[in-house]
Amino acid sequence: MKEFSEYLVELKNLIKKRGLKHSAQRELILKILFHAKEHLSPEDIYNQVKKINPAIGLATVYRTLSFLEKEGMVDSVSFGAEGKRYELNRGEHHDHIICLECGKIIEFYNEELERLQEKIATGCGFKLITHQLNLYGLCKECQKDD
Amino acid sequence: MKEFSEYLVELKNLIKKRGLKHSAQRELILKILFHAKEHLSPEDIYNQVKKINPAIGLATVYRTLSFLEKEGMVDSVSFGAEGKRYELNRGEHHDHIICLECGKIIEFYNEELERLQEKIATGCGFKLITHQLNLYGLCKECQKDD
DNA sequence: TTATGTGCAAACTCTTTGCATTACC
DNA sequence: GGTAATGCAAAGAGTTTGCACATAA
Repeated sequence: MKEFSEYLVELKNLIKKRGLKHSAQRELILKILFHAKEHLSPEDIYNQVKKINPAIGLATVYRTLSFLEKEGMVDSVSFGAEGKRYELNRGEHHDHIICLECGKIIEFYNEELERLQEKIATGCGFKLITHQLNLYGLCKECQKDD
Repeated sequence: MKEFSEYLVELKNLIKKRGLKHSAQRELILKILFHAKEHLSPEDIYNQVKKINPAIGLATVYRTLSFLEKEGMVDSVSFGAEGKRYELNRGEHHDHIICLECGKIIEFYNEELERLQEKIATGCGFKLITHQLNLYGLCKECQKDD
Protein backbone atom coordinates (compact mmCIF):
# COMPACT_ATOMS: atom_id res chain seq x y z
CA MET A 1 0.00 0.00 0.00
CA LYS A 2 1.29 3.40 -1.01
CA GLU A 3 2.33 5.75 1.76
CA PHE A 4 1.32 9.34 2.12
CA SER A 5 4.80 10.55 1.23
CA GLU A 6 4.46 8.93 -2.18
CA TYR A 7 1.22 10.74 -2.89
CA LEU A 8 2.83 13.95 -1.72
CA VAL A 9 5.70 13.51 -4.16
CA GLU A 10 3.18 12.81 -6.87
CA LEU A 11 1.33 16.02 -6.03
CA LYS A 12 4.52 18.06 -6.00
CA ASN A 13 5.61 16.68 -9.34
CA LEU A 14 2.23 17.45 -10.77
CA ILE A 15 2.36 21.02 -9.52
CA LYS A 16 5.84 21.50 -10.89
CA LYS A 17 4.87 20.04 -14.23
CA ARG A 18 2.02 22.51 -14.53
CA GLY A 19 4.18 25.45 -13.49
CA LEU A 20 2.09 25.97 -10.36
CA LYS A 21 3.00 26.46 -6.72
CA HIS A 22 2.83 24.17 -3.77
CA SER A 23 0.82 25.19 -0.73
CA ALA A 24 0.23 23.90 2.77
CA GLN A 25 -3.50 23.87 2.04
CA ARG A 26 -3.23 21.46 -0.86
CA GLU A 27 -0.96 19.20 1.11
CA LEU A 28 -3.35 19.18 4.04
CA ILE A 29 -6.35 18.33 1.89
CA LEU A 30 -4.43 15.53 0.25
CA LYS A 31 -3.49 14.22 3.68
CA ILE A 32 -7.09 14.23 4.85
CA LEU A 33 -8.13 12.30 1.76
CA PHE A 34 -5.31 9.86 2.36
CA HIS A 35 -6.46 9.11 5.89
CA ALA A 36 -10.15 9.07 5.10
CA LYS A 37 -11.96 5.84 5.86
CA GLU A 38 -14.98 6.86 3.81
CA HIS A 39 -16.07 9.08 0.96
CA LEU A 40 -15.87 12.71 1.99
CA SER A 41 -18.02 15.63 0.92
CA PRO A 42 -16.38 19.04 0.44
CA GLU A 43 -18.03 20.06 3.68
CA ASP A 44 -16.55 17.05 5.53
CA ILE A 45 -13.11 17.97 4.29
CA TYR A 46 -13.61 21.60 5.19
CA ASN A 47 -14.55 20.67 8.75
CA GLN A 48 -11.49 18.50 9.18
CA VAL A 49 -9.22 21.09 7.63
CA LYS A 50 -10.50 23.80 9.95
CA LYS A 51 -9.46 21.82 13.01
CA ILE A 52 -5.85 22.06 11.88
CA ASN A 53 -5.92 25.45 10.21
CA PRO A 54 -9.03 27.46 11.13
CA ALA A 55 -8.22 30.20 8.64
CA ILE A 56 -8.69 27.99 5.61
CA GLY A 57 -11.60 28.79 3.32
CA LEU A 58 -14.21 26.50 1.87
CA ALA A 59 -13.44 27.88 -1.57
CA THR A 60 -9.92 26.52 -1.28
CA VAL A 61 -11.32 23.08 -0.58
CA TYR A 62 -13.47 23.25 -3.70
CA ARG A 63 -10.63 24.59 -5.82
CA THR A 64 -8.24 21.95 -4.59
CA LEU A 65 -10.69 19.11 -5.13
CA SER A 66 -11.39 20.29 -8.68
CA PHE A 67 -7.70 20.47 -9.35
CA LEU A 68 -6.95 17.04 -7.91
CA GLU A 69 -9.85 15.48 -9.74
CA LYS A 70 -8.91 17.04 -13.07
CA GLU A 71 -5.40 15.69 -12.59
CA GLY A 72 -6.70 12.26 -11.67
CA MET A 73 -5.36 12.15 -8.11
CA VAL A 74 -8.86 11.93 -6.64
CA ASP A 75 -12.10 10.43 -7.89
CA SER A 76 -15.57 11.73 -7.24
CA VAL A 77 -18.63 9.61 -6.77
CA SER A 78 -22.23 10.58 -6.26
CA PHE A 79 -24.69 8.39 -4.45
CA GLY A 80 -28.31 9.35 -4.85
CA ALA A 81 -29.07 13.01 -4.32
CA GLU A 82 -26.43 14.16 -1.84
CA GLY A 83 -23.89 15.82 -4.12
CA LYS A 84 -20.40 14.65 -4.97
CA ARG A 85 -18.07 12.92 -2.57
CA TYR A 86 -14.37 12.42 -2.98
CA GLU A 87 -11.81 9.71 -2.43
CA LEU A 88 -8.12 9.45 -3.10
CA ASN A 89 -7.33 7.58 -6.28
CA ARG A 90 -5.26 4.69 -4.97
CA GLY A 91 -4.81 3.16 -8.39
CA GLU A 92 -7.25 0.35 -7.78
CA HIS A 93 -10.50 0.97 -9.59
CA HIS A 94 -13.62 -0.20 -7.79
CA ASP A 95 -17.37 0.25 -7.77
CA HIS A 96 -19.77 0.75 -4.90
CA ILE A 97 -22.71 -0.99 -3.34
CA ILE A 98 -24.82 1.24 -1.11
CA CYS A 99 -27.40 0.32 1.52
CA LEU A 100 -30.55 2.35 0.99
CA GLU A 101 -31.50 1.97 4.63
CA CYS A 102 -28.37 2.78 6.64
CA GLY A 103 -26.15 4.32 3.97
CA LYS A 104 -23.34 1.82 4.39
CA ILE A 105 -21.03 1.66 1.39
CA ILE A 106 -19.00 -1.34 0.33
CA GLU A 107 -16.40 -1.17 -2.40
CA PHE A 108 -15.93 -4.06 -4.75
CA TYR A 109 -14.02 -4.96 -7.85
CA ASN A 110 -15.06 -7.61 -10.34
CA GLU A 111 -12.87 -8.49 -13.27
CA GLU A 112 -15.67 -10.10 -15.26
CA LEU A 113 -17.80 -7.00 -14.86
CA GLU A 114 -15.03 -4.81 -16.20
CA ARG A 115 -14.55 -7.05 -19.23
CA LEU A 116 -18.26 -7.13 -19.93
CA GLN A 117 -18.51 -3.35 -19.85
CA GLU A 118 -15.64 -3.09 -22.28
CA LYS A 119 -17.43 -5.51 -24.58
CA ILE A 120 -20.70 -3.59 -24.38
CA ALA A 121 -19.01 -0.28 -25.13
CA THR A 122 -17.20 -1.71 -28.12
CA GLY A 123 -20.46 -3.18 -29.32
CA CYS A 124 -21.98 0.31 -29.27
CA GLY A 125 -19.05 1.69 -31.27
CA PHE A 126 -17.63 3.46 -28.21
CA LYS A 127 -14.12 3.62 -26.90
CA LEU A 128 -14.63 3.14 -23.17
CA ILE A 129 -12.80 5.62 -20.96
CA THR A 130 -14.38 5.25 -17.56
CA HIS A 131 -17.58 4.25 -15.85
CA GLN A 132 -19.54 4.56 -12.66
CA LEU A 133 -21.59 1.73 -11.29
CA ASN A 134 -23.60 2.02 -8.10
CA LEU A 135 -25.60 -0.91 -6.80
CA TYR A 136 -28.34 0.00 -4.33
CA GLY A 137 -29.94 -2.44 -1.94
CA LEU A 138 -30.29 -3.57 1.62
CA CYS A 139 -27.31 -4.74 3.60
CA LYS A 140 -27.40 -7.87 5.74
CA GLU A 141 -28.36 -6.01 8.93
CA CYS A 142 -31.05 -3.88 7.34
CA GLN A 143 -32.71 -6.89 5.71
CA LYS A 144 -33.45 -8.24 9.17
CA ASP A 145 -35.25 -5.09 10.26
CA ASP A 146 -38.15 -5.53 7.83
CA MET B 1 -45.18 0.00 -27.28
CA LYS B 2 -47.46 1.52 -24.68
CA GLU B 3 -49.52 4.52 -25.72
CA PHE B 4 -49.84 7.74 -23.83
CA SER B 5 -53.43 6.95 -22.83
CA GLU B 6 -52.19 3.90 -20.96
CA TYR B 7 -49.72 5.95 -18.95
CA LEU B 8 -52.45 8.46 -18.26
CA VAL B 9 -54.72 5.76 -16.89
CA GLU B 10 -51.85 4.53 -14.76
CA LEU B 11 -51.31 8.03 -13.41
CA LYS B 12 -54.99 8.50 -12.65
CA ASN B 13 -55.21 5.18 -10.84
CA LEU B 14 -52.16 6.07 -8.84
CA ILE B 15 -53.65 9.41 -7.84
CA LYS B 16 -56.91 7.82 -6.88
CA LYS B 17 -55.17 5.13 -4.86
CA ARG B 18 -53.33 7.78 -2.87
CA GLY B 19 -56.45 9.86 -2.29
CA LEU B 20 -55.01 12.74 -4.28
CA LYS B 21 -56.40 14.88 -7.07
CA HIS B 22 -55.74 14.94 -10.75
CA SER B 23 -54.52 18.12 -12.38
CA ALA B 24 -53.90 19.35 -15.91
CA GLN B 25 -50.33 20.17 -14.90
CA ARG B 26 -49.45 16.63 -13.92
CA GLU B 27 -51.00 15.31 -17.10
CA LEU B 28 -49.06 17.77 -19.21
CA ILE B 29 -45.74 16.92 -17.58
CA LEU B 30 -46.41 13.23 -18.10
CA LYS B 31 -47.18 13.90 -21.75
CA ILE B 32 -43.96 15.81 -22.25
CA LEU B 33 -41.99 12.95 -20.71
CA PHE B 34 -43.84 10.52 -22.92
CA HIS B 35 -42.89 12.36 -26.10
CA ALA B 36 -39.34 13.13 -25.02
CA LYS B 37 -36.62 11.77 -27.27
CA GLU B 38 -33.96 12.36 -24.66
CA HIS B 39 -33.41 12.76 -20.94
CA LEU B 40 -34.95 16.00 -19.75
CA SER B 41 -33.85 18.30 -16.95
CA PRO B 42 -36.50 19.99 -14.80
CA GLU B 43 -35.65 23.19 -16.66
CA ASP B 44 -36.19 21.50 -20.05
CA ILE B 45 -39.59 20.31 -18.94
CA TYR B 46 -40.46 23.70 -17.52
CA ASN B 47 -39.63 25.38 -20.84
CA GLN B 48 -41.80 22.96 -22.80
CA VAL B 49 -44.64 23.24 -20.34
CA LYS B 50 -44.61 27.02 -20.52
CA LYS B 51 -45.22 26.97 -24.27
CA ILE B 52 -48.54 25.29 -23.64
CA ASN B 53 -49.47 26.86 -20.32
CA PRO B 54 -47.36 29.95 -19.55
CA ALA B 55 -48.80 30.28 -16.06
CA ILE B 56 -47.28 27.07 -14.80
CA GLY B 57 -44.60 27.31 -12.12
CA LEU B 58 -41.22 25.65 -11.93
CA ALA B 59 -42.07 24.44 -8.45
CA THR B 60 -44.92 22.42 -9.89
CA VAL B 61 -42.49 20.73 -12.25
CA TYR B 62 -40.24 19.79 -9.36
CA ARG B 63 -43.13 18.60 -7.23
CA THR B 64 -44.58 16.52 -10.03
CA LEU B 65 -41.24 14.94 -10.90
CA SER B 66 -40.64 14.00 -7.27
CA PHE B 67 -44.07 12.49 -7.06
CA LEU B 68 -43.73 10.51 -10.29
CA GLU B 69 -40.29 9.29 -9.34
CA LYS B 70 -41.36 8.22 -5.87
CA GLU B 71 -44.23 6.29 -7.43
CA GLY B 72 -41.93 4.71 -9.99
CA MET B 73 -43.50 6.22 -13.10
CA VAL B 74 -40.32 8.08 -14.01
CA ASP B 75 -36.65 7.36 -13.47
CA SER B 76 -33.93 9.87 -12.85
CA VAL B 77 -30.39 9.61 -14.07
CA SER B 78 -27.42 11.85 -13.51
CA PHE B 79 -24.55 12.09 -15.94
CA GLY B 80 -21.47 13.82 -14.62
CA ALA B 81 -22.09 17.08 -12.84
CA GLU B 82 -25.20 18.52 -14.49
CA GLY B 83 -27.94 17.58 -12.03
CA LYS B 84 -30.69 15.02 -12.43
CA ARG B 85 -32.50 14.30 -15.67
CA TYR B 86 -35.72 12.41 -16.04
CA GLU B 87 -37.23 9.85 -18.35
CA LEU B 88 -40.52 8.01 -18.39
CA ASN B 89 -40.29 4.52 -16.97
CA ARG B 90 -41.37 2.42 -19.92
CA GLY B 91 -40.91 -0.83 -18.06
CA GLU B 92 -37.70 -1.76 -19.80
CA HIS B 93 -34.73 -1.24 -17.57
CA HIS B 94 -31.60 -0.03 -19.31
CA ASP B 95 -28.26 1.59 -18.65
CA HIS B 96 -26.50 4.41 -20.45
CA ILE B 97 -23.34 4.96 -22.38
CA ILE B 98 -22.37 8.61 -22.74
CA CYS B 99 -19.93 10.26 -25.15
CA LEU B 100 -17.62 12.57 -23.22
CA GLU B 101 -16.99 14.65 -26.34
CA CYS B 102 -20.41 15.32 -27.87
CA GLY B 103 -22.72 14.23 -25.06
CA LYS B 104 -24.54 11.62 -27.10
CA ILE B 105 -26.31 9.04 -24.98
CA ILE B 106 -27.09 5.48 -26.01
CA GLU B 107 -29.27 3.20 -23.96
CA PHE B 108 -28.46 -0.47 -23.69
CA TYR B 109 -29.60 -3.53 -21.86
CA ASN B 110 -27.46 -6.56 -21.18
CA GLU B 111 -28.88 -9.62 -19.49
CA GLU B 112 -25.51 -10.99 -18.45
CA LEU B 113 -24.62 -7.70 -16.81
CA GLU B 114 -27.82 -7.75 -14.79
CA ARG B 115 -27.17 -11.29 -13.61
CA LEU B 116 -23.61 -10.46 -12.68
CA GLN B 117 -24.68 -7.48 -10.59
CA GLU B 118 -27.18 -9.63 -8.77
CA LYS B 119 -24.43 -12.13 -8.03
CA ILE B 120 -22.05 -9.45 -6.76
CA ALA B 121 -24.68 -7.94 -4.48
CA THR B 122 -25.56 -11.32 -3.03
CA GLY B 123 -21.88 -12.00 -2.51
CA CYS B 124 -21.66 -8.81 -0.43
CA GLY B 125 -24.65 -9.88 1.66
CA PHE B 126 -26.90 -7.33 -0.01
CA LYS B 127 -30.39 -7.66 -1.40
CA LEU B 128 -30.13 -5.75 -4.66
CA ILE B 129 -32.93 -3.28 -5.29
CA THR B 130 -31.69 -1.09 -8.11
CA HIS B 131 -28.55 0.18 -9.74
CA GLN B 132 -27.18 2.86 -11.97
CA LEU B 133 -24.43 2.18 -14.46
CA ASN B 134 -23.01 4.87 -16.69
CA LEU B 135 -20.28 4.06 -19.19
CA TYR B 136 -18.31 7.07 -20.41
CA GLY B 137 -16.25 7.10 -23.56
CA LEU B 138 -15.92 8.37 -27.10
CA CYS B 139 -18.52 7.56 -29.71
CA LYS B 140 -17.59 6.44 -33.21
CA GLU B 141 -17.69 9.95 -34.69
CA CYS B 142 -15.73 11.58 -31.90
CA GLN B 143 -12.98 8.96 -32.06
CA LYS B 144 -12.21 10.15 -35.58
CA ASP B 145 -11.74 13.76 -34.51
CA ASP B 146 -8.64 13.08 -32.46
C1' DT C 1 9.94 40.17 -7.92
C1' DT C 2 6.12 38.20 -9.97
C1' DA C 3 2.69 35.04 -10.87
C1' DT C 4 -0.11 31.78 -8.37
C1' DG C 5 -2.84 30.57 -4.24
C1' DT C 6 -5.82 32.02 -0.61
C1' DG C 7 -9.65 33.95 2.25
C1' DC C 8 -13.57 36.38 2.25
C1' DA C 9 -17.87 37.74 0.65
C1' DA C 10 -20.90 38.15 -2.90
C1' DA C 11 -22.97 35.97 -6.70
C1' DC C 12 -25.05 32.03 -8.93
C1' DT C 13 -27.56 27.79 -9.75
C1' DC C 14 -30.57 24.41 -8.49
C1' DT C 15 -34.14 22.97 -5.53
C1' DT C 16 -37.42 23.33 -1.72
C1' DT C 17 -40.87 25.58 1.13
C1' DG C 18 -44.63 28.78 3.05
C1' DC C 19 -48.67 30.79 1.99
C1' DA C 20 -52.64 32.66 -0.24
C1' DT C 21 -55.47 31.19 -3.99
C1' DT C 22 -57.42 27.91 -7.32
C1' DA C 23 -59.39 23.71 -8.77
C1' DC C 24 -60.73 19.05 -8.30
C1' DC C 25 -63.85 15.51 -6.30
C1' DG D 1 -67.45 22.38 0.86
C1' DG D 2 -63.35 20.53 2.00
C1' DT D 3 -58.84 19.10 0.76
C1' DA D 4 -55.11 18.86 -2.36
C1' DA D 5 -52.53 21.32 -6.06
C1' DT D 6 -50.76 25.43 -7.83
C1' DG D 7 -48.11 29.84 -8.56
C1' DC D 8 -45.39 32.96 -6.66
C1' DA D 9 -41.71 34.59 -4.11
C1' DA D 10 -38.58 33.85 -0.65
C1' DA D 11 -35.49 30.85 1.48
C1' DG D 12 -31.93 27.17 1.40
C1' DA D 13 -28.18 24.36 0.04
C1' DG D 14 -24.18 23.74 -2.62
C1' DT D 15 -20.78 25.70 -5.51
C1' DT D 16 -18.28 29.30 -8.08
C1' DT D 17 -16.13 33.80 -8.79
C1' DG D 18 -13.91 38.55 -8.17
C1' DC D 19 -10.71 40.83 -5.74
C1' DA D 20 -7.23 42.37 -2.48
C1' DC D 21 -3.71 40.28 0.03
C1' DA D 22 -0.34 36.55 1.13
C1' DT D 23 3.10 33.46 -0.34
C1' DA D 24 6.01 30.16 -2.97
C1' DA D 25 9.60 30.07 -6.41
